[in-house]
Amino acid sequence: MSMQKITIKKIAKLANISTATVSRAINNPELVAEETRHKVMEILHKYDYTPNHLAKGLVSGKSQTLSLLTPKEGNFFNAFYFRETFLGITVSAASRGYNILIDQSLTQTGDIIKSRFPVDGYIIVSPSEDDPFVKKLEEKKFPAVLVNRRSSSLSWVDLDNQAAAEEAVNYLIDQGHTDIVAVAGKRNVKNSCDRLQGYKSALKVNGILYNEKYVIYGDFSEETTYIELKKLLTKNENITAVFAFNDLMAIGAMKAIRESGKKLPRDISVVGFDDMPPASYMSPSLTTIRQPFYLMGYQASRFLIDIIEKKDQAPLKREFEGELVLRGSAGPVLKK
Amino acid sequence: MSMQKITIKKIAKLANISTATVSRAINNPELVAEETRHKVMEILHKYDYTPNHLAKGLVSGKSQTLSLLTPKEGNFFNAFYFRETFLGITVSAASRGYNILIDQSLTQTGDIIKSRFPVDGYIIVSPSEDDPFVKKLEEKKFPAVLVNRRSSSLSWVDLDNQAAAEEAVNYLIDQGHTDIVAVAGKRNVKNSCDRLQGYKSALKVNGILYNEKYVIYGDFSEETTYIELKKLLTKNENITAVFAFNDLMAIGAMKAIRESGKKLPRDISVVGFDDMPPASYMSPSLTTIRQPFYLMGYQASRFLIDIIEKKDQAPLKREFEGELVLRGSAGPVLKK
DNA sequence: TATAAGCATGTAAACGATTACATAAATTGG
DNA sequence: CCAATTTATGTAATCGTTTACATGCTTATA
Repeated sequence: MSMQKITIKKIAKLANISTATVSRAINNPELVAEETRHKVMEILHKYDYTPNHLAKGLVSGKSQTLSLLTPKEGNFFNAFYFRETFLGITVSAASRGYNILIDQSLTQTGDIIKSRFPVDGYIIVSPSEDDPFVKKLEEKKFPAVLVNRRSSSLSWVDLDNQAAAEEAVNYLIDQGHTDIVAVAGKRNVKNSCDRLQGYKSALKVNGILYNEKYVIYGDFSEETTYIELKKLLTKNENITAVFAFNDLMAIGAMKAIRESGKKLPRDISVVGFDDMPPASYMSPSLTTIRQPFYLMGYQASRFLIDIIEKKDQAPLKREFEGELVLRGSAGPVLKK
Repeated sequence: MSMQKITIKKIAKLANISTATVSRAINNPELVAEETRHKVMEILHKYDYTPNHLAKGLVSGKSQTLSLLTPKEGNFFNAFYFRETFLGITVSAASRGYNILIDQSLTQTGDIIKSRFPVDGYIIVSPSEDDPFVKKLEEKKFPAVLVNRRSSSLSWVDLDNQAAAEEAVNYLIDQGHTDIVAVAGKRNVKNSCDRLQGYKSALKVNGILYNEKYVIYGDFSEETTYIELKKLLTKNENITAVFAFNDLMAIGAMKAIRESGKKLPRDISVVGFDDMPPASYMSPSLTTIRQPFYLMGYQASRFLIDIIEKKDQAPLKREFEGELVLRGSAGPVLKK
């Protein structure tokens, strides 16, 4: 029935020694006589013994487990980038002997937690700016790493959004574009603000005047972008490029452009952000900024484990660079 | 420092009662006097007490945790459907108060496990036919549910692959197609065999002769499909439809068709399998079989928890139906 | 009024490991 | 050869809970 019947006590009885010696044979072999150790190991193997992590954790105060917290509203779980980030986190944790615990009851609502594993640390993906649980962790200085958000007192990994946006816009300018629409997200979202900052500074560096009318505040959705951009295009014939702050909005933009009777990318270029899986399969394929999701997840685990094992002092911080992936949706502006 | 300092013992001391009474106040309130219970609850709340799951698990023998095992070779983690399956599993588990543990060290290699949480059950996604760990679970009758594989002694959830394939091929036949290529996966893979069976039976029911030459054994990859189908198309001018056993191979097929100078779907129709995210964004968008990944994950958790809590006896089995999603890559055959 | 039943609480063992401390045997050194 | 040190092992407490059993008190029953 149970797979977890063989305890250290039984092993001890079988070997005619104390549990302490068995424990030592396993964890501190150098403290045990060659002969005894051999006998123990043999029995251990024969009975397929596996230590009980619960008991171990109880006495050591460490559970070798990291909690992965994700926003409830599906931003993360529903996001295409979930897989990559998640993979990075788990692979990195596994290589250091840590388990990942998914605790859906504990999300950014900050509810009082009913029952919880005493995990060694938290990885929190895309928490909101005022997440109460993050605040709690900041106060208590409990081991934690934020992904996709920053904090002065907690560790984090995040993209350099401004630089990435700057790169995208620079590319468009290099291709001869000057009338570039920015499709931003919601006004108060940090990521979006940073990317807008990058957009602005690229324009400035290249001596192009910032035009407020060329900024659409979408809600990160395909639909809103489609509606808003379509309006904008009818009013402004000069527009030759669109930089959307995520790929979904880029898709909405492409739809609007097509329905306005323009050709992609001949008349209007589009650059997205994220490089989600469909990006390379669309037609034209989408030029976009790729985020190193896997690496960010991997690094997050590493940071957290380093902190837990005191190999490093919190807070650890790391900014990743986005990479502009050139595909078919953006090209040079046509001379008139 | 630690967020887990307040123990039941301290609460007991503060309330001037025994730990037993505190425990009862929490878990069996009806056994405790109104007044005492109130006092305890107050202190509990004031000190933000959260029970230690490790200790609880140790004494109860249950950890309220399910282990999610996934093939090491990235079949699962790298698969686009990971997100949905995973989401279903975790949401369902959370609603019943269970945690999900990701233990990357324990995969289908069947290695001896060094240290492991005594989880209450296992959800194993896409294990190979001869996975030794699955075999072990089958012998020990330990609570477990397989996803995307079947077993006579363990519970499972899986797609009715044959029926789904039959539906796809029936659709093509209804559109007038008779010369339909099947792009199968590797020969020994169960899923692939079942789908091929569905392909054959649809032909048979509709009185179309099965032609061995119309079956390509790919390796589930885009590239191989592209190469093999291109060869086949040059030899057989009659082919008007292709049914690929996954979307990736469908993409390879589309490429081959285009390069053979044919138009999609006018000259040749393509139907895929899986409905991966890019499917709806391609052009033409891909007609394909959608698998209810979310539901399958959800059901897997439910089964497992029912078994653990003895609400049901193993093995529980459930076959899900695929859904044919009509899009732009397949249409009626043109009359000559 | 004695006895049984019911209620509220306490005592202490148990879950499966680790580890400080104690002890006994073996080895070393002067 | 005896004291000091080292080595191997055992004893028992501990981690934070739960729970069987015991205890004492109140209330109902005959």
